Amino acid sequence: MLDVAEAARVSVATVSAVVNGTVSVSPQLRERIEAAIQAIGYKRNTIARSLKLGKTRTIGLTVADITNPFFTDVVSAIQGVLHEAGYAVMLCSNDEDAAAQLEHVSLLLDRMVDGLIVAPAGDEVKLKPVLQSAGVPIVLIDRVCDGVDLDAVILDNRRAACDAVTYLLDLAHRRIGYVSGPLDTSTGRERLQGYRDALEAAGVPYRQELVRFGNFREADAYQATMELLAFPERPTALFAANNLMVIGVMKAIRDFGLSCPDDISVACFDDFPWADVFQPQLTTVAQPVRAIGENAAKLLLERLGGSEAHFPRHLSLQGRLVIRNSCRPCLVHNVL
Amino acid sequence: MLDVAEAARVSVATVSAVVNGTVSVSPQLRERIEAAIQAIGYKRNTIARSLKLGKTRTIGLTVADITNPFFTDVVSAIQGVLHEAGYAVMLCSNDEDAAAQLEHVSLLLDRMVDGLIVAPAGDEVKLKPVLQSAGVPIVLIDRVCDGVDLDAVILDNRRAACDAVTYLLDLAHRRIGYVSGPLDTSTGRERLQGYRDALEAAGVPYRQELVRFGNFREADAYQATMELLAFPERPTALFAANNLMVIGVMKAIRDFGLSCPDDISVACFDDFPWADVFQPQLTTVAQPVRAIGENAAKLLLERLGGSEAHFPRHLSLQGRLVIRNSCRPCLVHNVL
DNA sequence: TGACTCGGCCGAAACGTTTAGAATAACGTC
DNA sequence: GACGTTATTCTAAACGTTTCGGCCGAGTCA
Repeated sequence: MLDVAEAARVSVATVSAVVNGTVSVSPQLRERIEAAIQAIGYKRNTIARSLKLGKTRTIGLTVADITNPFFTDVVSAIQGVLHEAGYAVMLCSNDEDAAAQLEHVSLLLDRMVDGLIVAPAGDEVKLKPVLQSAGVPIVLIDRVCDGVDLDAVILDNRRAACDAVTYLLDLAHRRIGYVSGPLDTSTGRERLQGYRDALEAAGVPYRQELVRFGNFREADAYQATMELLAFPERPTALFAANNLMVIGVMKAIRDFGLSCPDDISVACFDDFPWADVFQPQLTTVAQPVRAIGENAAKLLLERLGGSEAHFPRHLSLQGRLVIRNSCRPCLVHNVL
Repeated sequence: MLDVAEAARVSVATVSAVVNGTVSVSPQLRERIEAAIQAIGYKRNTIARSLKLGKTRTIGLTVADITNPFFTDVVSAIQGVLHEAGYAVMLCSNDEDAAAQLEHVSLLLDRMVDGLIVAPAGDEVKLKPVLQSAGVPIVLIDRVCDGVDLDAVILDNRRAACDAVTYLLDLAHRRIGYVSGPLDTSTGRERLQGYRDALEAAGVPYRQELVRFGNFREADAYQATMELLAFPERPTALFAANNLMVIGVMKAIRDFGLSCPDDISVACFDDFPWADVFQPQLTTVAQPVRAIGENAAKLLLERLGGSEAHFPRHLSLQGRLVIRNSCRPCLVHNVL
């Protein structure tokens, strides 16, 4: 910018004025300066600008698993609206690892991001103080963090899980295994609660041995399912807490020599683009992924826009049960 | 930092010295300063630091489609090694849209990233000058950009596609439709060339009407497949240029009232975690996704480390044909 | 003609670091 | 006791912007 000022024989203040269009500059000077900018190939230094302004026009985004199509779609939606608004996005993916996540949040905060969107991965107690003292607007997605009052957009997990399990119950299943996510995430807790709600509403007793926990990833789910299938009276239906886990479930079913839906029914959280062309076509709870991302980004932009006043807002969106052919009516007579 | 200096009754230079450990400071001063840092809760301002140092310890990453599991895995691997090395990652996903990509690269460069990893999406002519004048180390992944000599890590696409098509030919297929990617990407060109290589090696003439182009996404592939299936003598096998396209292919097959592999065989580029539990189990060309990402990140780190000297390096990794059950021997007698 | 206003432009002080070079103190050596 | 050496600390100048206040000259009005 100094070079430009020199070349155009004006002060840097004037150059800054034309670059930012802040104050009016006479046409001939503006022209001369613009010519100089072209000639020199000047690009303004965003770092210096950020230092002076105290804003980076960058927002940090941390998700639990970038490899998970759910997060992937959410990230994509977030990026769309944030880029539109002139913000860059710094992305971090911890592998459902709370310690890594903590580091990432610090890293992002260090980088002076203007705002943060985070999908908390487990271990809320450590995350809480960091988020609360962040000093920038934050919006939570997918999962909330107990006791920290921040903007959040989430799914109505309890209701959605309840719907799916109710569907299974309507098909006369009574021994419904549940491959659950971890209870240190709100999604894990809420979905389990939905499962229990459905059972209760149908008058079916909750049996602890029918639910197994894992960390929302394939390997854990495989293990969990193997255990579930090994019961003398094995479940006639299985419900998986997310998209990654259902793959583990299906692998376990196969390795156990069973077949879905002939021998066992399966439903899960999260939809797949390929779900209705491959067999069995999974019955799933579809989440409004793009809406989640877009709403989160918009909430953040509002905060960034200065509407500091209002209370934390929680947006709770509804899932949609997509019925395909991975569940069959239960034929065996269940003794509970 | 000024506050800390004041509180500890030293100069900012000394504070800087203990924060960075650059020069030795007497134990008692160090202690006093560290205490002051704790007391004040001082965090050094990365922006100011970057401005002074001319380094941001941030690297830019742009991929064609964050929604595509292939890129997702690559991104995950890249992040792993880059975070390990203390770098943050700024991610942009253009939706296979060359114009958006151009904007993203500028945005990243504006943000003064120390390096760039890019998976070029189409329209190389416009991208080329931008990359060449970037002034920071760049490594290309997945796709290269003709005529710009940068580090790159890619798959041996030609060979991999050839292997897959050869497999189809070995099953006696002669009318093999190809749902190709766009020819303004190196992957599009190379994979098509591999298809042609295989045909030629088998003495099967290349027939233009058997290949249809799309932009590596589902919708295009659906359309393309519909056209292919409408031929009076329809293909007995289909090869799809990537993971997203194969979904479109399968949907078209279903909507056309056909079934795979009974009526038509299908193979594709890119493997899926779920490929061997859902029917038909797709025969695919698996890419070493993590290796691609890790190598790209390492190449970049080397450059960042200052080894300015050497020539651009091209790493070409091998794909692996994973044979499952989506392809059957061709029974119909083909007249070509 | 003089006072006042106002649009355009500039000078210079920030923003929070890093770092070269100067200053100081402590200490050993001759 | 003067002097060189070394270890420690400080002063001050950058890095490239933005922006506040001031200055200048031209137009307006009495």
